[in-house]
Amino acid sequence: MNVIKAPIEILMRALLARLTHYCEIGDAERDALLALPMRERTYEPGEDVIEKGDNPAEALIVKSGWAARYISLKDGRSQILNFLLPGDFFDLQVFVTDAADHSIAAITKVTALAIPGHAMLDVFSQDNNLGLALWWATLQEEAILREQIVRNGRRDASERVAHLLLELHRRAMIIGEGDNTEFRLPVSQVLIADALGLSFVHINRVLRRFINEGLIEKDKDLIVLKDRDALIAKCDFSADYLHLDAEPPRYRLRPLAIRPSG
Amino acid sequence: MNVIKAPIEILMRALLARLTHYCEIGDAERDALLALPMRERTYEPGEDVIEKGDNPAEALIVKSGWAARYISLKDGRSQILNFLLPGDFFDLQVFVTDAADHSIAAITKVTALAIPGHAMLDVFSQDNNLGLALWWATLQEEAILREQIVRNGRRDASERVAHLLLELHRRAMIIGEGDNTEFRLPVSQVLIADALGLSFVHINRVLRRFINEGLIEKDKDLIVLKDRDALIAKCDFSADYLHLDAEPPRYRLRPLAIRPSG
DNA sequence: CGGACGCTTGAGCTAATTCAAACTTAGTGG
DNA sequence: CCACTAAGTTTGAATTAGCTCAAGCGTCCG
Repeated sequence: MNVIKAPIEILMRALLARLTHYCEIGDAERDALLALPMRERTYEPGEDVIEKGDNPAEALIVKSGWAARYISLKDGRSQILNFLLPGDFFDLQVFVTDAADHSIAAITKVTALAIPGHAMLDVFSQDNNLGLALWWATLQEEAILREQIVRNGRRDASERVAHLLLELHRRAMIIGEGDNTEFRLPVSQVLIADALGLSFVHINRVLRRFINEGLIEKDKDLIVLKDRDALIAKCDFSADYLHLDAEPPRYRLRPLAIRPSG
Repeated sequence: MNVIKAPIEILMRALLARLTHYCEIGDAERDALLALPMRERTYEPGEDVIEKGDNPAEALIVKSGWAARYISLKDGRSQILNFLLPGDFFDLQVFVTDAADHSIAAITKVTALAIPGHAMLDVFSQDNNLGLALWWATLQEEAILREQIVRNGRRDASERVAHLLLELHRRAMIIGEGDNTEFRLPVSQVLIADALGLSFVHINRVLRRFINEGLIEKDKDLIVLKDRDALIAKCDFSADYLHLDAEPPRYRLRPLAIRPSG
């Protein structure tokens, strides 16, 4: 079918960069990853990529655009768990869990690379380094979820907004979108409210106050952090939980080669 | 040097039961697990098992007692991320992350089995089935964190209390503590408040109202769910996210035996 | 041009908070 | 065995952060 070639390299670089961050990736691992069958998928703004209950057969990696993991309650209330930016994995857990326990929606137009689950799992389970790297990526995602719990549980509205802006700014910078003081936030105030467990009216008031106080500037989806230090002080932000620093992995596995039988 | 023998079997049964839940565990896997060096550790109520910033060299598995993962803010506010019950893993992520980004405290007296990180990682990385099982356990934990985000973000106080009671009741039952209508909840109202992002005064009022309405009864740490259906209806509880049903894993890996070299 | 969507602001309301005090229980030591 | 303390629970009163409702905007797009 239309298995693509050219864009793979581009995205693969991001994937490799991310995995290399966690573990040693040698030529063998690289080749195995590059040999994975992939196809590109696109989603329109608002479209559900994964719906709760789905049983997708593919893992997805965001190539461009923003998406959101979310859970809806029966009465229409909904909570965003996490935003997904380019380079983030979409549902690795589909391999081991039978049905998705949450949904994922495209916020902007999203392009993603889809890798068949069995192929991906084969590669990762046959190579311990890749398996470990994948496990690490999962744990890192968990750390972001933990921080979301604290943010929404024990911080007031302006602390929450400041903290989220700083997180997203940092994550945008890492993937080369935005610079030291500004980034594009293609997320409506309704969605920010759903992420922070507040009403969109209140999000608006907080943002307006930040603007009036000279902390930020806003033009369309461009956010300028005019006084980043003040924002950081306001919510005691620390980027530690994003685990972005290139630290050597704690344990290195010996390379796979010959394994004793039995 | 006081490597223990007798209690291992007891706890190992819980560990095996949990892992078997996710993947096929054969004799080889079982033997590898049983051969792990372990020692028992105990912690007093209120004692920190892991402090943020620690760099522990051991993985821990709760044998008895309750503990809590939590994060504290500078000004003293603190948020409980998740409760840990017997059979739960303590910090698997220590293997791949350098410093713990959150703390764990014993709520009751806790006994745990400690397994050196390198030994555990060796076993799990040498056996793909165990590795997959461990990964699955991690993903399951993530699902509980996600539900915690929704609970605290988009539910009101009584929904939160009802939902948490139902979750903990279910988790207690799974490990053989408590029955269909009652369980022991050795957790003060202050801690419930820290888990649900509310004030302890308000937790008290909600619980009192539940008692007055005949939904629950309380005697010391014994909670009786007198009208479980009403509680479930109140918060639209579904235990799906706990992923407790013994479903077959989505993908089975071929057993490890001889592996081609190079 | 009209309609959909998102942003903004005001007014009134309420769920949950803070502060304060009393009370209950378990544990400790004389 | 009782006094004393510490920790947890309970309740009331006053306060407030954030909500809902409602209306008016601007902007984009077919």
